[in-house]
Amino acid sequence: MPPAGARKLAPEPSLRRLPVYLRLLTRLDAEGTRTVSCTAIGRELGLDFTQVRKDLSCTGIVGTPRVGYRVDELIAAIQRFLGWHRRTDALLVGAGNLGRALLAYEGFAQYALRIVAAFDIDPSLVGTEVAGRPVRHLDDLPDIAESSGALVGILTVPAGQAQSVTYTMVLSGIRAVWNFTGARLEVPRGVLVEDVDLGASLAVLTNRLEQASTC
Amino acid sequence: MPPAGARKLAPEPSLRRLPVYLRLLTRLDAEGTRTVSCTAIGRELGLDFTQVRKDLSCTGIVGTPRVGYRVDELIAAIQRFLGWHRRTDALLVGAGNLGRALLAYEGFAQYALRIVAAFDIDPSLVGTEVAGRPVRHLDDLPDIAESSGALVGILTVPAGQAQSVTYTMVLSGIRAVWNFTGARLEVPRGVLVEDVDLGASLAVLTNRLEQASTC
DNA sequence: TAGATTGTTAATCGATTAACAATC
DNA sequence: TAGATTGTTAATCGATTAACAATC
Repeated sequence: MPPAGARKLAPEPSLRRLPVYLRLLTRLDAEGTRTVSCTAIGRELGLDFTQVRKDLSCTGIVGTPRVGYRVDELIAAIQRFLGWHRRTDALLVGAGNLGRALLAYEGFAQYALRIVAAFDIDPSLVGTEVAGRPVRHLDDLPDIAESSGALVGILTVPAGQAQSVTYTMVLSGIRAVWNFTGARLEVPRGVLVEDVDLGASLAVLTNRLEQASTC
Repeated sequence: MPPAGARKLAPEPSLRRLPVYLRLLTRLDAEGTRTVSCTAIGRELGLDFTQVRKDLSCTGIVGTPRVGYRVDELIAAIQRFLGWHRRTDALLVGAGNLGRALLAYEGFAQYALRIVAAFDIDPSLVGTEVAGRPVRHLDDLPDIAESSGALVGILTVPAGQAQSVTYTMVLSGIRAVWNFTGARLEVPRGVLVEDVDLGASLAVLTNRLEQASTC
């Protein structure tokens, strides 16, 4: 038996669904709904209700038979479990098109993610501001990483520079890399990498489209 | 037994890895490497070689025992299988920060994806150009969808408008929606949806970070 | 030839789905 | 109370990994 209070290790697919629940719950909360059942959530989102229950149980939430879960408690439990109950500070490297779009994106607030500064090596970008955040030279990253205590690095550089920038980040105390470059990153044990690979996503779309049109 | 020439239905995880192989193969090709084995690919990418072989076999590629695969054939087979051997035209709706970043992103060329026009309802955006592509009013979408024959719709509007814009797209002949909004979309049977959910990705990152720091 | 590699079939592993007792 | 729902345990399903014969 695991010790009392032991955190459950959530499967990645469950983790990825939690923000979907959170969005629905926030809407329900705004509409004044006080309690909700897995059945109702599943119906709304097109998911199996028993999968919803298993996903939610990861967060440690306890419900009431015949009633369901309190919406406010559920929101708090998911946010707590995802670490979205307190602010996460991030540094962004690569102030090109995608990097600037992420800097300007207001939606990160709902994930309690704050990009404190951006970095680049392009002289025409260094010294500018994007959405109120300074673009500094990459050489300043170690100092600002230390002074800000940021643990997350957002990587939006060209794929060819991804690995070398990752080394710089890790040496500066970054513990988790959110990788938008499509490159495979090597990191020391204990450092996390999460890939957002547009090519992988598009591959699913265009393959299925191809299959559909040639069958 | 399936009929000769029958396409294999590729599992989604395999499809998502194919672009990773393609990137490596393109580099090898540029370096002058003529043949490659699953063992070598797996070593390079940190993947099980038997998984690599299974993934590649989806594309219909045939290798030579003791030698491996021809790099140029493999590249062609993957591109063909993903539908990246010929251009895919797309319309983008939502010319905000993310939409404009995708319009300006040159990397889509490697996926043979071309965004032919963008759409918005903001009068200050309509009539402008982003990276050489016009931003038109959403009302013009049906006409341009028909004249361009575009089958892919890229959705970068606020989540609240996602469903209604999706209806417009589908009614205009769009067969596949690349959804960056985080909303769950309802579509008729036969229409494809592929989600890029930044919240889901970030959830994995911040949960693991939280677990690591409190254990 | 010997041995590395392909192609395929079987075993394992993990996530999803189903079953069911407990409970308000 | 009756019945809907939770929480948990078992069964199913699909993807990954392992095993092995065929082959150049």
